[in-house]
Amino acid sequence: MATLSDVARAAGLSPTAVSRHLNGRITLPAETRARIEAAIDALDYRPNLLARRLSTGRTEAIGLVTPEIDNPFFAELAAAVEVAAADHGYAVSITSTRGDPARETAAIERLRDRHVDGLMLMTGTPQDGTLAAALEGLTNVLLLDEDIPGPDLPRLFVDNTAGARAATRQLIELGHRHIAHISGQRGVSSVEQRYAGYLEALAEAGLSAGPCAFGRYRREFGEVAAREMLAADPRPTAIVTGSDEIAIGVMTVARQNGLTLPADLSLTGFDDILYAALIDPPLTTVRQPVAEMGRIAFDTLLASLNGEEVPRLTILPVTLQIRNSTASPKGLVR
Amino acid sequence: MATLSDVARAAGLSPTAVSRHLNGRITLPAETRARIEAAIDALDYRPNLLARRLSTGRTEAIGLVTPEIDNPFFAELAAAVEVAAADHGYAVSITSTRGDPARETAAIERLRDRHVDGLMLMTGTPQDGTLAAALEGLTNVLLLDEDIPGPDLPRLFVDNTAGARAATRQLIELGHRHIAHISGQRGVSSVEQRYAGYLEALAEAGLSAGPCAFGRYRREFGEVAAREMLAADPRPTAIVTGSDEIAIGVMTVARQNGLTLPADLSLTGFDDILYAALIDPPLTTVRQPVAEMGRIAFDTLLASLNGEEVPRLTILPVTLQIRNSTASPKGLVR
DNA sequence: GTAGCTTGGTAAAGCGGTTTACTTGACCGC
DNA sequence: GCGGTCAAGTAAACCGCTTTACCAAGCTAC
Repeated sequence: MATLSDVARAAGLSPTAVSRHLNGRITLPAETRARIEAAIDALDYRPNLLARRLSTGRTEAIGLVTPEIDNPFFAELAAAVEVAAADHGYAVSITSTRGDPARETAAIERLRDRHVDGLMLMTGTPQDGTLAAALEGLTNVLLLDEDIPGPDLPRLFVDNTAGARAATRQLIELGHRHIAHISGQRGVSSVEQRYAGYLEALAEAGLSAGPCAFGRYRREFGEVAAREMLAADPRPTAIVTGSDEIAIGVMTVARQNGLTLPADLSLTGFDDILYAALIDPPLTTVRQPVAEMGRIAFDTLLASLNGEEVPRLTILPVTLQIRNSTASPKGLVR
Repeated sequence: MATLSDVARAAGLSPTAVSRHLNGRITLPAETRARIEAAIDALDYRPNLLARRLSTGRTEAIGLVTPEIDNPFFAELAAAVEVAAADHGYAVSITSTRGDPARETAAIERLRDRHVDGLMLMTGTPQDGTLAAALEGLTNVLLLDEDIPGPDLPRLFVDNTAGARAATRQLIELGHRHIAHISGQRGVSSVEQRYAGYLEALAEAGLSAGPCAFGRYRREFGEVAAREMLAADPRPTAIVTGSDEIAIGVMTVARQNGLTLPADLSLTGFDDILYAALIDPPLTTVRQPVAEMGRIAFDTLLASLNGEEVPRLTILPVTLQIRNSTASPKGLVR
C-alpha cells in the first residue's frame, strides 16, 4: 500500500508538506495542491490510521459501557450515541458488562490503554469505591445514567426521584393505599433515587411504605419478587417498579396467579421502552428522554475530549406515560 | 508513562528481550523473568496499544454492522457477539446503518483503514453490486443474516425459507385461505427467501398468493401496509409478516380498525424478539437462534482472522413458536 | 538598504512497540 | 580439540504518520 512518503515523492514534495496539507495545517498554492491530489489518486493512497494514532495518541473512538446491551433501554441509548458519534467521525466500542464489576473495571483499563479516547460509563452495580478508584485521575469519562460517587467527572442523569414520585402519586390518586415497590440493587444510584421518590410520594399522602424488594432491573427478578409479594396477605393493590423489565416479570407472575391487570393489580414501570405500550396491558411508565440523552452524552464527552469546560451535572426531566396498567383498586367507589 | 525501553533499562536488558518475553516468543531464565516483572511493577508499565498496533498491524477489534441496533433482534445478536468477543480479548465496534448504503460502505472503509481487524456485515439494503464491489479483495469479513451476492466470503444465515413456510403452513392448517404477506424490501435476501417460503407453502396447498407488500422490516411500514391491506375487500384473514416489528405495526392498525386478534385476523411474525410473547396477543412467530448465531459468527470470523479455512455457508435452523396471534378464521367449523 | 514579515516549504526526531538477523559463550559428542 | 548445537540474549531496522524547528526567497516598510 502507498504511504505518505510515496505520495510526497510522486508529488515532488516532502512528506511534511503533504501531511500538513492533508491535516489543514498549511495552505499551499493551488498548483502544489493539485500535484498532491493527483499523486493521491494515482497511488490510491489512504492514510494508515494506526500510524496516525500512534503519532497523535488519539483513536477517534469512544467506549460505551452498558450493563446489558440487549435491554431495549440501553440499546436505544446506544443507538442515539452511535448516531451522534458517527456524525463526528467517532466509532463506538460497546461493552456489555452484565453486572460484572470486573468487566466494568476492564473497560476503564481499555481507556487507560488508549483503546478509546473517552468513555461513557453506565454502571449497574452497587458502588464500593473500587470503580471510583479505577477512575482516579481520568478526565475523559462521562458518568451516564448511574452515579459513581467520588470522581470529579461530568454526570448525566435523569430525574429518577421525580419519576418515581409521579408514578406513585398517580397510584395514590387512583385510590391505592397499599403500594409496593420492586426495583434494582440497593446501592445503585438510580435505585436509591427511585426508592426515595416512592417514599416521598407516600409520605406526602401520609401513607406508610408497602413491601419493598430490591434485586436487579431484570425481568427474572421481577418474577421472583412478585411470586413472594403477591402471595402475601394483605396483597398490595399496586406496585411501583424500577424498570419496565421488572414490570414485565411481575405481569407474568400476576397472570400466573390468576390476577387481572389492572383490576386486581396496578403496575407502573420505568424507562418507557419501545414495547411498553404494546404489552398487555399497555404499561403506565416513566419515560426517559433517551434519544436526547444519547445526543447530550456524546456532545458532552466530545467537548470534554476537546478540553472544553463541561457541566458537572445535568439532570434531564422525565414524564409519566399513563396507560392501562394502572386503575383504581377493585371495589373502590370514587 | 513508562515505556518498554524504560522497563528494559531498569531490568538491565534490551527492549528486544523484554518485548519477546512479554509476547511469549522467548523463554528466559527465571531470574531474568523476575527482573523484568519487578521492573514492570516498579514502573507501573503498561504497553502502549497504539504502538503495538502500528507494529503488528492488528487492532484486536472487530466491527459489527447492523441495520439498527435498537431493534431487539440485532441488539440480542450484538450482545451475543460481544460476549464471545470479550472472551477472546476482542473489542466490538458497532455501527447502526439505518438503511443507509453509504454508512454500510463507510463501515467497510473502516476495515480497509484498519480501524478493525474483521467485520460482521448485516446489510439491510437491496444489493445493486456496490457493496459487493466495496468488499472486493477483502477476506476478513463475515456476511451475517443477509446475503450480498458476489464476494467469496463466509456466510451465516438462518433458514428463512423454512421459517416462512412453517408459518404459512400453520395458517393453512388452521383453515385460512386468503393469506397476505408483508415484509421488508425486495432485493434483500431474507425478504426474498421468506417470500419464497410463503409462496411454497401456498403452492403446496394449491392456494394462490394473497396481497403482498414490501417495504422495510420496521413497525412503521407494518402500519402503512396494514392500513391499505385491511381496507381491501375481501380482507385477508391472515397475514404472514417478515418481522416481529412489522407484525406489531399491523396489530396496532388492526386494532384501530376495530378488528380483534386472532378472531378477525391471524398474524405471524419473524425473529421472536424478547417481547413477542408479551404483546397482546402473544405473537406466533419464527424463532431465530440468536445467541447461537452470535457465538458461531464470532468463532467463524476469528478463525478467518487466524487464517484458518472456514465454512463458506452455514444455515441455522429456525423453529415456529405458536402463540395466540393465530387461530382458525371466524366462522370456520373444523 | 536593511530589518522584518510572509510564503512555501524541508530535515529529522519522535510516537513505542515488534522483528529479523546476528552474536557470544557454554556445553556436548566423538 | 573441534565442529555443532543450544541458551540467552542484542542491535538496528521498521511500522507510517506528525510535529518541531528551521530555512530560503521575495516582498514591504521606513
